[in-house]
Amino acid sequence: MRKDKPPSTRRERLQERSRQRRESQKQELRQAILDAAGELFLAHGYTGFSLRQVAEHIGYAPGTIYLYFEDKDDLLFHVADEGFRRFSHAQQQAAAERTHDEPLKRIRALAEAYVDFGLENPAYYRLMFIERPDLMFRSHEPQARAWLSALDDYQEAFKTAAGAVLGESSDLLALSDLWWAALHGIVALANSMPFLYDPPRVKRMLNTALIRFFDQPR
Amino acid sequence: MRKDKPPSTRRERLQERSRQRRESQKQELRQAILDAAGELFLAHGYTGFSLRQVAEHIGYAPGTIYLYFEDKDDLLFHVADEGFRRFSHAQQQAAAERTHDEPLKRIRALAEAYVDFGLENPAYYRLMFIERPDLMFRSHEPQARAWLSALDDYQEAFKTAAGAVLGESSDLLALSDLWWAALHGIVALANSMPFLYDPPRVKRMLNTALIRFFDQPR
Amino acid sequence: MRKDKPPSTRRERLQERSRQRRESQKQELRQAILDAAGELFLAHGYTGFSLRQVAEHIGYAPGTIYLYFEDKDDLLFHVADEGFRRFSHAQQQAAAERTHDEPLKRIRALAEAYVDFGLENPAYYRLMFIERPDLMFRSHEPQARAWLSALDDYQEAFKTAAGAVLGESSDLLALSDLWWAALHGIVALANSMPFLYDPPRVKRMLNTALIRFFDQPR
Amino acid sequence: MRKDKPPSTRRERLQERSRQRRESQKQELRQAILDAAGELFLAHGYTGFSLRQVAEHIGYAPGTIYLYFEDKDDLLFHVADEGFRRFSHAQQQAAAERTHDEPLKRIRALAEAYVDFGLENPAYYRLMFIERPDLMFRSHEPQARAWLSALDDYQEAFKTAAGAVLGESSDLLALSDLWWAALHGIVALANSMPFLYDPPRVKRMLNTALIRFFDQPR
DNA sequence: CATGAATGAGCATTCATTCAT
DNA sequence: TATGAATGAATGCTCATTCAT
Repeated sequence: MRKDKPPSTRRERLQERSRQRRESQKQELRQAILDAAGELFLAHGYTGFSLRQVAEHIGYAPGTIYLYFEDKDDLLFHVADEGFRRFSHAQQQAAAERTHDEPLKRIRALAEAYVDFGLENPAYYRLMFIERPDLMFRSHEPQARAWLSALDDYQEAFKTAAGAVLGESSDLLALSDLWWAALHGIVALANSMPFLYDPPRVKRMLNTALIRFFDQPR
Repeated sequence: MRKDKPPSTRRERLQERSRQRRESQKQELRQAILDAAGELFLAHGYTGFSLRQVAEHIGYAPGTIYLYFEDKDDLLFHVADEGFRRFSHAQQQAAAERTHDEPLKRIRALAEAYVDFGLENPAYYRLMFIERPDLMFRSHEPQARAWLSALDDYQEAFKTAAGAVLGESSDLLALSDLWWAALHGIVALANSMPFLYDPPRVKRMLNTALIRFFDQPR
Repeated sequence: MRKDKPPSTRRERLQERSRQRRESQKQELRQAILDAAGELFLAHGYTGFSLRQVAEHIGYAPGTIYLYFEDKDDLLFHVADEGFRRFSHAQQQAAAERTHDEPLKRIRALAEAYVDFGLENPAYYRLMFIERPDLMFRSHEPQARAWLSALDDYQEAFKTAAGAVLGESSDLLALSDLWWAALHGIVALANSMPFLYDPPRVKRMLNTALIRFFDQPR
Repeated sequence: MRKDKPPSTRRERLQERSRQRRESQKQELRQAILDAAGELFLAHGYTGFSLRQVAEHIGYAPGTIYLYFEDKDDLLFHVADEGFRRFSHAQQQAAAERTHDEPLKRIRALAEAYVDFGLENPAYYRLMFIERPDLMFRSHEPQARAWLSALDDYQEAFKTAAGAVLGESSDLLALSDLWWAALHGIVALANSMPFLYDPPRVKRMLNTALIRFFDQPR
């Protein structure tokens, strides 16, 4: 029966403000846990990632984490969700960037955003697409399916572009699968062997891919 | 290559024989450990792989493993070495298959062998190229560099093929990098999301890649 | 029984009324906690019974319980008290049922009520008479002694019945002790091994006991 | 292929002796764990009984217990088994005591042994027959069924004694059930409220029970 | 060479309890 | 009065590793 009316008495206002402060503090800690988790995940990998360490990292007792997340898997789950959101956001951003819907430019924008995301968020990328792809399917966030729907996106783009630059008779599904695999391969190499594949080299790979697949030098 | 002078007295000869026998027994057990480790690694993955289980699997005490390997990481290290050997062998097999050195056929053979290896040895592939690529560099086995040298191979092949099918002015390093990334991407997808990418789909991706990269009249 | 002078001014009267309201609310919540505790104790037994669950069950914060009870043991203590009240009530009900004071009928009524209580309130029975009989003595509730006084009751009944059905020279204390032990044994068996001693079997045991002890077939 | 022949060389003899010593040490520790477990079970009850405490009690690390028992339940399981063995032994001892098979004397001996066992092994009794009667059924030890088969024993005894001292038409199953319940009740009371039911009082109860059930001319 | 008993540190998780607000 | 965030200790359990024998 909590009233939705804005609080009016002084006391109520104070309480409300206090509640909000606490709420925001709570959100902050929650975020701190998520951040620490992501960080540690990147540093020690899936195996060497423990709730204790997360707790210690943020200076709280181990039990505290259970006030914000159900269990270890739930935490990982939400780390992934955050990643899904960021990934989805980055892709949408890229798609929106070019108002015209020239398919090739759209594809280039998406691809660049994809690779950039991978380079800038190695822990997320690794968790979401390498280590625990199952989370993609277990998540309730619609954005978790961004990766899968991106594949559809590409397929569509390929279809549109088919007549123009691609061979007419191509197996479009296989082609977008391959395109996808190439993108994933580029990022995965950069993720697993960053010492070997530095950003410039990665960028050049992407560029070559765009040329090779769409005859589209920058 | 330590080479003590050959033993001469009867006693010395006996000792030597016993030493050899023990040596070979020692090697046998060492191999048994490696085999069991590989098997368990395959079965339970990087996370669920414990020395105790390895020991139990071969019917020896946990401590025994430390007589053959420094620690868990060292064992993993040598498991990877076995993987490197197998990988290297598979690639060489493929290269040797076609006596003629028609570059495109050679490339196709190598690529198919690569993907097949990835599909057939998911645990090794994951350990060597996804989870612990550092082992590739720490290993003393020359085969550990097979992956890296394969890249050179491709580069060579691309160079040879350049005039014929590829654009003359192409950035060949970037192109073979990309080719490499595509292969890795294909296998990595299959490895991380086998439920999504079943063998036929994977094979079709590879085929499309071969067409896209080599068989297409420009 | 603290009794401050009755309030007289309007303000005091208002305060008093508010105090009473709060008092009754307080009692309500207290009772709610007790109820929830009893319920959970019944459901999960002595082991699986936690303050957090009680709190969650009534929709309050865990800390709140500490406003009404000193600690977990204190809560359990008062849960037991509720059990004592129910037990005492059941026994009194049974005693009152027959207005005539024919001792044998009285004994039968009491015994049946006893066993019924045990069957219907296994968690209470277990807490009060098996797991934590110490609470019986620590309680300030007079009813907590119902179990003990029931023993006296029986002793009295035996004494009265002595001449009639029991051997004259019997050791009456030992006899009522035994009778008591038989009753407890019947209920304890039913409590610990309900899969073995189902209600009909239990009832038959009780009946046989009545016959054996008082020559009183139903 | 271990040879069953007795060892002959000096070295083998030494090894054998060492093995035996270690074996017996192992058994000792195992027994020490069992003992400590029983002790702690008695002291802190089913709830407050932890592997850590057992470990600390015997001065070993917690993990050590897992070298001797699979898990907590397995330990409890074997504690119970030890109890079953002792209980069964005590009963058999009692049965054997009187060579003549005069049924009443036999019953008295069994009953006395039963109560004595309960008084002398309160922790075992509580674990086996009050707290975890399920272990009785899960155990592989045949003795675990001693309790159940004792019931059969009594039934048999009652049947034999029927003509002599019991009413001809009695419901024998119910009667032995009741007898059983009385015994259990006596011990359970002593177990739960030792401060109330001291050994002499308990003995008197048993005695009265024997008289009431068997020695009374009808 | 091999054992295998034992360790100690680590893990995820739960809980009774406290206390500033 | 009630909150609810946080604690710290405890629990069962697993593991890599050591070492006397």
